[in-house]
Amino acid sequence: MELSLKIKMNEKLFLRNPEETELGREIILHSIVLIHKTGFESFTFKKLAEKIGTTEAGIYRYFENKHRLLVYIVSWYWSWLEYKVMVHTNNIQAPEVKLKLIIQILSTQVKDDVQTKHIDEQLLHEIVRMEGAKAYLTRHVTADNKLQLFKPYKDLCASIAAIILECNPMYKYPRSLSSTIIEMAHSQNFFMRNLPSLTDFGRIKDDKKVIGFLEDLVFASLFPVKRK
Amino acid sequence: MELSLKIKMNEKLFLRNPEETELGREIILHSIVLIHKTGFESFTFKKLAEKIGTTEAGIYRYFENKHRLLVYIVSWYWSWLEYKVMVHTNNIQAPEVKLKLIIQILSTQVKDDVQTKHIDEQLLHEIVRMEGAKAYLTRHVTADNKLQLFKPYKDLCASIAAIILECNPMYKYPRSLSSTIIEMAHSQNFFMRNLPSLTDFGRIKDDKKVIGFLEDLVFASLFPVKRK
DNA sequence: TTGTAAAAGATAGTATTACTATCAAATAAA
DNA sequence: TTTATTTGATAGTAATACTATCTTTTACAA
Repeated sequence: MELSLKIKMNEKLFLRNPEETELGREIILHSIVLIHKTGFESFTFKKLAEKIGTTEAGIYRYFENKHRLLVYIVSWYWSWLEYKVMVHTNNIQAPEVKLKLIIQILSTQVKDDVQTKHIDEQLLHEIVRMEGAKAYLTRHVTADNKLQLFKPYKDLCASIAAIILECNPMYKYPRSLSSTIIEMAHSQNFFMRNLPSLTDFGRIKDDKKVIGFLEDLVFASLFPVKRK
Repeated sequence: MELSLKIKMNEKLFLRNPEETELGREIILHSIVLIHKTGFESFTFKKLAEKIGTTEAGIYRYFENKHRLLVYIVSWYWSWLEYKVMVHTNNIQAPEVKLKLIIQILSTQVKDDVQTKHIDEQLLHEIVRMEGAKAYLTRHVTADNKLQLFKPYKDLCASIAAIILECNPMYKYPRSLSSTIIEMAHSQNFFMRNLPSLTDFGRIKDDKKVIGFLEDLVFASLFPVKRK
């Protein structure tokens, strides 16, 4: 049985749905490769067009500009992550176990997922680590937010917050803790690799270190009593 | 008695020291105003030049490009913050009190500091909240880091980490907790104002909310025993 | 006072970026 | 087979991110 995963994206993110045409899928596939290789700043529609053998104008038919394309792929990532979290925590009862699993999923280098042919999740995960924040760190956050462009991120945040509340219904900051986990899973990892003195993980570059830190942080906050 | 604060900046940050000339100080002053007003993306040397009545070429004599200028002003901010933290925690013995004060300083809207004439710290604080991460979120982090461009940030992180260890010498992640405090003081505040559903603070826009969250997070981690 | 160096001003020019517009060819759907 | 949709090809524009050069002003020292 061959399964394929299709995530419904907010229509405001694109001018023409890239999922629906061959060229569209090429744009997604290669924009991920290119942004991963050279970084978002030096990524241009011209370079992308050359890479996939089309023209700049061709890409502008799908995306208004490169920032929207970034928001698109980052949003796709958050939706995919929420799906992944859902699948992995599905049959688990204990919210603490769920939360640990989530921290693991957020922090760990992903393997490319066979369910989606034209998206390399591993590259995408690395892109989100470095460029993810640029999706919302703009002067037009509020406008973009009104268009619901950040819904996947907010949904993921909300679903983790719900599990946090299951762990401790009295905890006062479920959503802030949730966004802290998400942000830190990425930026502590980025620091570990690029500015290691901002962490306690040296240059070991082991995802498990970040997981250890986050588990300590989260469970100390949720259960402020002496643990074994 | 009139005091004036002068922070010695890393020489790699500029081509010509902006502190030393009138034009240089104008560049710093107005780049802060402009970036604050329109955001880093749409900030250009041309606009800046027009604003201060000089030419593009004039600004390029001081800074290699606009990213270096951003790193300059952000670094200045971190140095200034470390100085501020130092002054405010100077005569305090209890490390817990110090830490609370630091969280407060990091999270609170600053008032423009009279000690520096040509820098508006309040605007700068707001810039760092939105644009600060862009200083290091680039493909050339490693190269920039080798030039020590991020030293002020790392120094601040280290000095907070030292106080964390004073609170609990057994705590395993002083530096990661320190960078988490710094990052979250800024991004929870950004979220509160722009993407409020990522926080538990509604649209109240009160710095104290962020402080409450961070204190809870930090002290739960440092003292994993039942508190009053 | 004059000579000299450093800084700033004025102007020009280039390659690239971020688009928009137009028209023809190919393809798909009715 | 007609018609609409999608792509390809080409052109063009305003703005960006620089670099270069030459002149004037200012500063400071002999």
